[in-house]
Amino acid sequence: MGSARITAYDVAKAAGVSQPTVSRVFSRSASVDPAKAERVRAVARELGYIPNLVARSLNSGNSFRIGIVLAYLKNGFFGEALQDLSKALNKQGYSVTVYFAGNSSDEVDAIVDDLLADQVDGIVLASISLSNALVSRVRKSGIPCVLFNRGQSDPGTSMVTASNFEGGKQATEFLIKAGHKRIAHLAGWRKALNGVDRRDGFLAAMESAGLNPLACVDCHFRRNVAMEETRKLFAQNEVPDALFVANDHMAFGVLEVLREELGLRVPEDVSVIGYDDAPMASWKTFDLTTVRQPLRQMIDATANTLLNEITNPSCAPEKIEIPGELIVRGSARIPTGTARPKAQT
Amino acid sequence: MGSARITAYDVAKAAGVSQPTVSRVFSRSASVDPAKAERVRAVARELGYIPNLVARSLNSGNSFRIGIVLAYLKNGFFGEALQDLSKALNKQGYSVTVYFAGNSSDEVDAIVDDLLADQVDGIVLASISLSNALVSRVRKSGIPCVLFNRGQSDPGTSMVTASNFEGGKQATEFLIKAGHKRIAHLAGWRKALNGVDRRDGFLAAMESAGLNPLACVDCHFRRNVAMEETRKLFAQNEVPDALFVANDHMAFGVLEVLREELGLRVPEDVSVIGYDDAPMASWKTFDLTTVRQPLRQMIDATANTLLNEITNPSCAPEKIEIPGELIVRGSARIPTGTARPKAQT
DNA sequence: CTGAAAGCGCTTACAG
DNA sequence: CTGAAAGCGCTTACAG
Repeated sequence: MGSARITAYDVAKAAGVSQPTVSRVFSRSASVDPAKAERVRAVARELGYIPNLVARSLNSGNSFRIGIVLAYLKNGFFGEALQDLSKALNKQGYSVTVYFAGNSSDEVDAIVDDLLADQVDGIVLASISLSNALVSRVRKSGIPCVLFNRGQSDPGTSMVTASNFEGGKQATEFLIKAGHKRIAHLAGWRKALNGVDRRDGFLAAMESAGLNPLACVDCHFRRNVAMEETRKLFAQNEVPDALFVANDHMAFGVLEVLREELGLRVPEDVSVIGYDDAPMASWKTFDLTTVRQPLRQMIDATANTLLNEITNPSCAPEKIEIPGELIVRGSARIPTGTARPKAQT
Repeated sequence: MGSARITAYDVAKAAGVSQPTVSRVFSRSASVDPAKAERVRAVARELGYIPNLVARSLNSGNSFRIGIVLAYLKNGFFGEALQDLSKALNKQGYSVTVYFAGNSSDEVDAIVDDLLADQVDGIVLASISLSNALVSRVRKSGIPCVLFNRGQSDPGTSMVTASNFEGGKQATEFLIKAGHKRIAHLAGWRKALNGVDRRDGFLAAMESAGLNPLACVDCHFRRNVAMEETRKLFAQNEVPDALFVANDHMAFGVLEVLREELGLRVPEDVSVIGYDDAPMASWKTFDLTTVRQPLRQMIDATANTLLNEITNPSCAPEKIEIPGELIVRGSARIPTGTARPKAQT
């Protein structure tokens, strides 16, 4: 359709006003005579005029675009987060551009350059595996930024996380109360703060109860590693009677090994608790007791924090922790005296 | 922080050249004296100059941004598609902005307006549930567009799909060859062409074999509906000995009903074939025979088609169908004489 | 309330 | 190869 796009100038001519007046009508930046404004709008509608945001960006200094940096979307959690975050930001007039971070430092540098070149007004760093180099380069750029679900002890950057320490503690206490003594933890990744915090919560709960962890092994948040470690644990003399697994994705693999390979009954022979409350956790096939990540609240906090920093550049960085919630299902023994909640979906 | 961004003009002054020369160095649009170019680059690096893409967009007419419209990302397939597509387009110098389509026609209109306002150079419509109104509004805008994995008989718009008819036929023939007679199809959604095509492939294979479908019910691509329909099928007098399910997500639920609720063995009592080859299909828990969507090839075709339309606006719309592949696992009986392939992951 | 003017940071003919 | 000039489509003081 080679037809050139309609500009504010075209509308102005057709409506018998000046181009800045058209601009004022659409940017609601100043008052315009109501009748005239209505005429402008009518003409614009008829001509199919839509303000060019690129031009607006250039002189207003705001692009109304947010960059969100991710590592992968195969994990449904981040996909859902992206979707919700995007909707929340759209509602405030921002569009969301995605950037996928690789691992090499060249790629990381390239991403920061892209972010700067694209003139994004704000950045969300949403991947566990983002390097510190990226975070500090972004910080130096001066563009408002918040870390989403990513532990990173950069005091200058805002971040929103679930309270992983509390969640790990809660899950472990539940197992202890149910009478388990030989509890093992299949941990996340020692370089990812959320995994570390869950593990520390586990260790703290064990210590408070005067129990020694049967094991506590790093599984890199990877399903296959968790499955292999499970096999090893059950090849020992003293086998676990409960497993706390650092995320649901690994827990699904662990359940598979326990039931299909080792022929164990869950929770009669061994209790399993996961972390995240991924959609699949509620499937009968898994029926996984797990700590729910309060995604909605985390998204809202992320959007609000970022928008606040954009609006008010001098505000101090915020560290927001959203508490999780233990979702009790069938994969872990239920402490006596604890009312089994009605079906939680 | 507040320090104003370095512009081409700043670099020019520091390097002792004119601003357009700096522009030429970074846009490689014209030849520049090599020594001078090197000096400019050095100064730029030192000052931390990064060209402002917004300014470039405004007069070049290209934003180097692609809009991708999605309905949801909870389904891992689209998340992965988004990631791969984004990487492919990034490689060609485009950034990708995401737009989530709701259902109401107001929302659809708003998305088209956003796409236009943002001056995207191209659009990918990637959701089954996008209304025809959206497609035709996008088409009228004249912005290059390709439909990804979405049946939609708009002759004027390019589209890339898997060959769903062939896939449905292939899966059904596999069941027939294994000796099944009472085959039922749990279909996708009659308003989504990919579901319809899979169903038609099923019907065609049945007809060729002189078999009557035991059932063929619309499940809207929804897990819960598929589960409910499975219960109904097995409450009849004549129960199926094989099920072809229109996607893996539903098939996982179907397997759950068969095994956990009905106590049936798969594939001894009933064979199940899914569609998509979602990552979970290879898990031992499911071990699902399924038709693999050739995602990589579909992504490549989508990116290439779109870039081609952008570069060459007068080219005719393309309809590309990528053949699928039956991945044989343990959930369906294997026809005698068919070599069971080595473990497919 | 509203028009004429300048300018956002680039690219692109146009001369030289 | 390279500088001076115009312009992309808006917004924003500045007068009135």
